[in-house]
Amino acid sequence: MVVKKRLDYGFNGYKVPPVHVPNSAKGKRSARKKKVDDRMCAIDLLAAVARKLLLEGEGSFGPSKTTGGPDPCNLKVKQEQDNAESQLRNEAFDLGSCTGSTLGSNNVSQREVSNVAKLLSTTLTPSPIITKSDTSSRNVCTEKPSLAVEKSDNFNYGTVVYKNDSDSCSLHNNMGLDAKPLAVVNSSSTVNTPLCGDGIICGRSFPKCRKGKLAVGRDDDENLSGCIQPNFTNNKALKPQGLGERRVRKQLATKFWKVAPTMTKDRELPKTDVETKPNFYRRKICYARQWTQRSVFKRRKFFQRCSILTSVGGSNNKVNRVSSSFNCRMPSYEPEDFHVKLSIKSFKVPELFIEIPETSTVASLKRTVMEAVTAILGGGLHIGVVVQGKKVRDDSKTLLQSGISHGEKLDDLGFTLEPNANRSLTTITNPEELHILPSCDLTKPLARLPAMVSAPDVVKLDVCTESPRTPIMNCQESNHDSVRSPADTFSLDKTGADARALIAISSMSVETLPTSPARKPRQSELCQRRIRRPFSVTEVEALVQAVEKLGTGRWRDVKIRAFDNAKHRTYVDLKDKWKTLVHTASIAPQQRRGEPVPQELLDRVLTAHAYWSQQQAKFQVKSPA
DNA sequence: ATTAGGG
DNA sequence: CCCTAAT
Repeated sequence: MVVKKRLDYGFNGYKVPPVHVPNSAKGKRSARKKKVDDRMCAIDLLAAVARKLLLEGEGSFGPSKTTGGPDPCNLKVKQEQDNAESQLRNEAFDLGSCTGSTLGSNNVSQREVSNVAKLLSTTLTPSPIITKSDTSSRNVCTEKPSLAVEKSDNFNYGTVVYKNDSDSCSLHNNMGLDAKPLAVVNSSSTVNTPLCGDGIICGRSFPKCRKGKLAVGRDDDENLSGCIQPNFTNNKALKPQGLGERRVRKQLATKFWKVAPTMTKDRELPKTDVETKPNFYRRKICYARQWTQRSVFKRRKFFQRCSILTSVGGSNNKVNRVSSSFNCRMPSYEPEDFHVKLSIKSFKVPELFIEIPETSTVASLKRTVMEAVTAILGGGLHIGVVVQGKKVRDDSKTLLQSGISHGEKLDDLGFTLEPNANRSLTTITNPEELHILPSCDLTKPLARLPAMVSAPDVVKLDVCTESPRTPIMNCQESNHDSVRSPADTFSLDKTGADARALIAISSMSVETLPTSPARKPRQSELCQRRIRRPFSVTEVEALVQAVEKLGTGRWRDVKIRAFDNAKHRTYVDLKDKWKTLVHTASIAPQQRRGEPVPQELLDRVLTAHAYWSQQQAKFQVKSPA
C-alpha cells in the first residue's frame, strides 16, 4: 500500500499589488468638482477599480523567496511573537528559483508541514510580460509583488507607465472602469506607484494611463481568516440539471458573456446587490452546464458568499476590525478637491487550501495555486464596500453619501471580495465537517465579523501533475468523498502523480449581517467558467489507450474506463481532447502548443483515429442500407 | 443523458 | 472549453 505524503499549505490569501484608487480625474476638471465628483465617485467605482486590478494581470505565482509567513503582513505584525517561528523563517525556503526541483528537495517535507504551512508564503507575481512602453517598470514589477511585505509608512514613489494601448482592451478591461463615463483612468497620464519594488499592477492590458499620487497605507491589525477544510460531498458525477435552469443559463450566457466587451453601462441599476452587478456576473453567467454535468455545481456554493472583509485606514488596531487584508489611509487632502484618496495596500483573496504531494515540482505547485486562484478571481468576483460595519448596497450612492469622505475617518471603510454571490444558505457546510487547520484562526476573525457567518465551502481542484516516472492512467478526483477507487483497468500508482489542490475559502454570508437587508437566495444560479486544465501526458495516454480499445463515439465509456476518478473530466472533455489530439497529431510539431505530447502517443492517436473512422464508415454502410 | 460537431 | 442540436 502506498502511503501518500502530502503537504498541506494553508494559505491565508494572496497579496495583490497595491492599487491606487483615484476617484476623480484630477486636474481635468476642478471646477464644478463637487457635482462631478459626486457623480463619479459612486461607490461602485471603487469596486470597479479594485476588481479591475484583481482581474487584470495574469500574474504568476511563486513561493515567497524571502519572507516566511503565509502573510507577510501578518508576520510583520506578529514579528515579536514567536521566536521559533522566526528561526524557521530564517531558514527560508528558497523555492522561487528552483522550479525544477521537487518540493521535497526544497525542505518542504511532511515533517515540517505544520511549520511550513505557516511559513511558506506565496506571492502574486505580476506577469513578466510588461508593456513595451515601459521597460523600467519591469524590474519594479517583478521584484517584490507585495507591498504588504514592507511596512513603511512613507516611501518613494516611482512612476510606472502603463501601456497605453486601447487595443489591448480585454474583457476585463471593459468590466469595471469603462462603465463610468468619467472613468478613473485617464488616458495620457501615468500612474505613480511605490518605487520600492512593491507590487505594481502592470496590467499589460491596461487601456489607459493615469498619473496620480499614491497614498501609502500603514500596516494595520491583521486577522487571519479561517482556514477550513470542510468536507466536500460530491458523489455521483453527472448530476442532471433542470432544463429550465439550463435554459436560463444559456440565455444569460449569450447575453452577457458573449457581449461582455460591449456591456458597460448596466451598472447603475437596481438597489439590491444582486441586481446591480450584471457586469460582474457576465463572466460567470454561463458555463454552468458542465459544472452541473458533474454535479460540480454543488461546489458552486463555494463561490457563493465568500468574501473577505478588509479594512482601510489607519492604525486602528481594534480587535473587532474586520479582516484587514489591505490597508488604506486617508492622506491629508487639499481643501479644494474633496477627493477621497485611498491606497489599497493589497487584497486578500479568499483563503485557499492546497494539498499537494511533496514529490511534486515547484512548478506544479505554482500551477496548482494559479489554478486555484484563477478559479476564484476569474469567477466573477466582485467588490463590496463596507462602511462602519455596514455594507453599502446602493452602488449609486456617492462616497460622500455613504460616509466616505475626505473628512471622515476611514477607519471603518472596508472592502470585501465576494466571489459571486448568491447561493442560498442551504449550502452552508456542516460544521462538523470542517477541519480547522492549525495555522489558521478561524474562529477569531469570524467571531468578530458580525457580517460574516462563515459558511466555509470548499472546492477542490485536482491537478494531475506530470509525473515523469509514474505514468498513471487515472487521475484521481480530489473530493473528500471520492473513494479511492480500487483500481480499474488502469493505473493505480498514483504516488506522487496526482497533485491535488483543495481550495477552501470562507464563505461569508452577508445575509446574516444584521444591518444588511435580506438577500434573496433566489438569486438564480450564475455559473462559473470552468478553469482550464490542460491534459497532462499521463491523461492523454490514458485517453489514447481507452479510445484504442473502445473507439471514438463511446465517450461515456471512455470516461468511465479511464477517467472515472477524474471528476473534472467529462466525456465531452474527453471527446474534445481527442479532437484536439487528432488535430495536434496532424500538424507540424512546431505548431503545437502546450505541453508536448510524445510523438508516440500522437501516432497512436492517428492510428486509432483512422481505424475507428474506418469502422464507423463500415457501419454506416451496413446499417442504413 | 449522450453524442457529434461547430465555435 | 463552451454551446447546440439531435438522439
